[in-house]
This record gives sequence, structure tokens and C-alpha cells, in this order.
Amino acid sequence: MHHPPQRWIAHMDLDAFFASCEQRDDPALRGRPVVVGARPGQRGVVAAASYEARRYGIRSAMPIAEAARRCPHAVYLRPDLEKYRRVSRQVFEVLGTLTPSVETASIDEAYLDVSGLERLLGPPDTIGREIKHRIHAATGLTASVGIGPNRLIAKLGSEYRKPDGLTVVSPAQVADFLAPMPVGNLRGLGPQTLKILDRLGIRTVARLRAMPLHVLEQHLGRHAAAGFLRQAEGIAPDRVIPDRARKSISKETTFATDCTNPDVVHATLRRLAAEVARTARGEGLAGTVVTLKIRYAGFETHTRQRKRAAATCDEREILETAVQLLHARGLPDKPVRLVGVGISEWSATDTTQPDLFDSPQRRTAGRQVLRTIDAVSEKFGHGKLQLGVPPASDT
DNA sequence: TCTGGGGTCCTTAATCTA
DNA sequence: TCTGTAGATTAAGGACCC
Repeated sequence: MHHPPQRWIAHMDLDAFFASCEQRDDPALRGRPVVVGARPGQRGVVAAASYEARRYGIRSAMPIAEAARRCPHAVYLRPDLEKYRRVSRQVFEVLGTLTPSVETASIDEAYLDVSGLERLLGPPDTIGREIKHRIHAATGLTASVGIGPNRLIAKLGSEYRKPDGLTVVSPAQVADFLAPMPVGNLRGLGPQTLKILDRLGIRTVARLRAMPLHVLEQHLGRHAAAGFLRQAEGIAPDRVIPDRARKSISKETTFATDCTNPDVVHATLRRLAAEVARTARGEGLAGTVVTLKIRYAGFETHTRQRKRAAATCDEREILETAVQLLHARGLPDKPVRLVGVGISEWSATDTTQPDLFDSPQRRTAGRQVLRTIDAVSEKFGHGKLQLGVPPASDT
């Protein structure tokens, strides 16, 4: 009998990432409840809570007012995303020294295919310790790691014991590992689905697994029913995909108080459009679909999108379409809580062009590069390459 | 009571089209 | 040409995740 080689997937999750970064950089914060997020008294939620803060029941996504009530004496900090991105890059560089098969799941999470590392480092628990050790040595941060035969088991493993945890689940242990878990631990099973399953008396993975498919289908739909049942059986993808391409860019902002002034809404859209455009150019992306998001008092949220004739990363064009969408019929005339602007659906051709024009210096340098490309391509008889050189009027 | 800002993916409905 | 339908595309909303 021939068996395919055992696949081992690792999931790494940095513990209370934002809060840990702050505690690392300011010794005065160590051992104290730290909450990173909105300022108390303002609109917003908790982005990260240190383990000291979690003892007061503070969780991420909790309204900041609720956190302040639970622990008024915690240290409340605004997020420093630049710093977190820097630290995150460091962590991913370290992971890259172990295997090229690293997938960025978020700023503080990664999946690694560590199947091939067994011969190099030893059994999975040794690999897990090595991952944690290298991260700590490079950044001073702790991570929780789960290792299992697929992504689901790896992810549940990293959640199983934290902070600073390590959990290895072999294929033989999968069924027992899953059985007693609350169904809410499964991927993509949120509050809505939880409510439905609760009404059916299904609270553990074991109960879910015992359910006939057709019953679940009646309540969850075909797709979701089959998907959750597969998870309950421990069946999940076991491939790691490095460098996933992003599919959209968006910026949104919530007003401190609901906005009734159309000029302010318009000015905000302009700013958001400019930020989206800048990010897009920085990544060499241009989108054909512009999305407007608007949320009114009472949390009533609408999105409107429109496909443009051609892809764009121009803030004026993005703003133009966003404003058209804002005035399209069907949107209520009420105080506005939030507006957002996004682009998506990259044009088939220029999705990976680097931005040569995102600063005055680089504009000059960029044109030089394109002139050189033009010259070379002319020499070889292909005519000018259409790379969209902006007009040189500002030099 | 209060609910940010970034994303992804799925469902549904309407519309277009072969 | 009429009619019906299957399938693709577009748009809106919702669930979910970190």
C-alpha cells in the first residue's frame, strides 16, 4: 500500500499583537491592562486587549465605552499601524527562513506548510517550538502555534492554548480533538449560524457531526451545510498559498457625530478617494469598479457600485463615480454616520505595474525609465510600449 | 447599549444574452 | 420571428474574520 507523505500545516498567531507591541516597547505597560483602539469617550471599538485587560472581560471588537466601564484604569492607546506593520514584516521574514511556503492570513497570522521540515528539524512539536523560538528571538513577541494535517486543525490548534501555546494534533487525534468543541469554533460559523444551530440543539461539533445532511441543508442552505459538516469531520484544505493577490482597496471613516452637511460628506469622499488612489498607485493597481459605502444614523448601511468604462487609479475619477453613486436614487436623505470609497476588479492587463510616479522625485525618475523603455522598444522595432506616461507639465 | 476599519466570500435578484 | 430557458454578468446586501 502506498500512502502519500503526511502533510503538516502550521498556524501561527501572535498573542494580543497590537497590545504586545506596545508593552514590548514601553516597560511601564508590562503587567498592566492595555487596550489598543478608539479613545474612551469617542466612537469606536477595541482593536486589541492585553491579557491583563482580558481578565476584566475586555475583548477585541467590544465598544470602547463598554471596555472603559469594565476597566477604567486600563491604559488606552491609539493603534500605531505603521509600527505593527514593521514588526509584522519582521515576523514574516523570520518565518521565511524556515520555509518558503508561508501564507499571510492577516497582519498577525500565518499558515505554513511544514511538511518538508520534518527531515530537517524533527517531529512537528520540535518544528512548532522552533517557530516560536525564532519569532521571540527576533522580535521579543510570543506566538501561539497549532500544527495539524490541514488548515482548520492548525488554526484550532493555535487557539487551543494561548498565549504562548503550542498544540500538535495528529490525524489520529483529529476526531477526539474536535468532538467536544463548541460549534462556534468552526471557520465561518458566526453569530447568525450559531443562533440557528442553537435552536436545533446543536452546540458541539460532535452533535453537528451526528446530524443528517438534509436536515442541516434545510436550515443553512446546501453550500453552508455541506461545508460545516466537512469541518465537523475534520476535513479541510491543506494547501498553503503564498502571496495571495488582494482583490480590493477601500477607505472609510466614521464621523465623530452624524453628519448633516453635504459639503462635509463631499469633502470626506474626496479625501478617501485620494487615499484609495494613492494606495492603488503604490501597488500598481487600477480598478474598474468603484464602490460607495454609506451608513446612516441607526447603523443602516448601503453600498452602491458602478463599473467604469476603463480601470482607474485617479482620485478625480474615483471621486466622480463615488459622487454619482451618492446622488443615485434610492439612498435616504438622513444624517450620515460613515462614508467609504473603494475600488476593485483590476483590469486584466496592468495589475502588477509598479508605480513610478508617486512622488515628484520618482516622477522624474519614472519618466526617465519609461523613455529608456521606449527607446529600447523602438530600437527593437516594437513601437512605443503603452505604459501611460503622465503629462510632463509639472516638471 | 453600542457597534472601527480593513478585507473576503457567498447569496440573491435583476438583467442581459446565446 | 416568437418563446422559453440556461447561463453569465452585474449589483446589493449580509455574514464573517482579524
